[in-house]
Amino acid sequence: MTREVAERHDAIAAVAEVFREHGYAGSSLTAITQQTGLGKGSLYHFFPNGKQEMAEAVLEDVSAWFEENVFLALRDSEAPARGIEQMFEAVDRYFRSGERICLLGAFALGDSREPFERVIHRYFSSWTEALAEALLRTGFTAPKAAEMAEEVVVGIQGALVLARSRQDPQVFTRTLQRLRRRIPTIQS
Amino acid sequence: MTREVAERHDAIAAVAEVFREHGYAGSSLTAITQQTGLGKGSLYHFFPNGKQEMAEAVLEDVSAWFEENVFLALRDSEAPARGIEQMFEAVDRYFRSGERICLLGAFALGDSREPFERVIHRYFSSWTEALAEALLRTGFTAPKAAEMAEEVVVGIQGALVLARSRQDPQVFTRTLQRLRRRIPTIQS
DNA sequence: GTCTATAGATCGATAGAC
DNA sequence: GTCTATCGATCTATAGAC
Repeated sequence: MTREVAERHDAIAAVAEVFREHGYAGSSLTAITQQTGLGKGSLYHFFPNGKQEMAEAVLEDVSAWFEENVFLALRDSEAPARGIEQMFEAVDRYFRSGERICLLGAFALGDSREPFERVIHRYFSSWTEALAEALLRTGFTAPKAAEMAEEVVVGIQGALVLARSRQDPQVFTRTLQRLRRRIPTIQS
Repeated sequence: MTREVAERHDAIAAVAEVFREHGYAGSSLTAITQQTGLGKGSLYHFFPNGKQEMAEAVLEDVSAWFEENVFLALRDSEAPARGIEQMFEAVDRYFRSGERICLLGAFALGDSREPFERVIHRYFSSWTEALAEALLRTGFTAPKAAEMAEEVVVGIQGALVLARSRQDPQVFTRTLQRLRRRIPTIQS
């Protein structure tokens, strides 16, 4: 059983790369078998509902990573400023300083947003809300905290769009720096 | 001839809606024939290179709209502040206050960015550069103008991602307001 | 669990009548 | 210019051997 879970999880990471490159509709099972090294039989063993279940698993996996590595630190009520700093570091690492896109953002703009609406909505809500509460704890007023949290998440997503569009990852690192500077308690 | 161009252009607008809803790979010719009301014969008459040419025409059409209704006003060296104000108004109108996505942003994140790389790159470069020069003319220093221009375009694109993700168009209008306030000469 | 073979539908694109 | 008919390829998904 441990082995089964481990291999399914390995498959998820490989499938994610295909979706990242070709989108949902553009990812054929042929491409997925090649990237994962698994035959269709194995894929349907792990994901009985086929392509849609693969995408669900991938989006859940990304969400879980952010839950563990980003939102959790933001919810740490003891050290809100440190949590925010950890968020910026984790985000920069995850998106490879602008060379990687956000699958949940891409799915939100792209084909077939509907089947994954719930996961997408939860991801962005969790992020914005956890950040707003952390900002509140650093001394922001409630409305300012909400506004700044939205500004940060908007900025990160927009920077990923522009970095990809202009093929210039530095748009992303510049944006992260600018957002950091706008939060007084963490500008170190 | 006038009639031919006019009808091709009508087709472009209808095709754009299909791409907006299903992305590139997800837009089947069947869906396009239904939305346009044209048979495949007519579509291939207008777009001999098929689906790819349809997408090129759509992206060029969007670019042309921004060129005329946004970038042109920004380049008016006589009234930079008024040009920037016009940009915000046109952008709010075009994206229907957050209910519509940016096709060029969606194509940048999604499948098949590669064939359209040039158009996408030009769109975002033109926008950022025209805005930076307008900001320069309102009194910003060169580096501050470039930074603010990037912040505005990043903010608009990110707000469109979040508005769609959270199914809350107000994220977009709030972001536009926030960006406006950050440009001293136009906060009216 | 993993494979091959293949079903059945749909894909983009073309041909040719009108 | 617009239509219908259809091609060949490719698609997702399933069946069944091992």
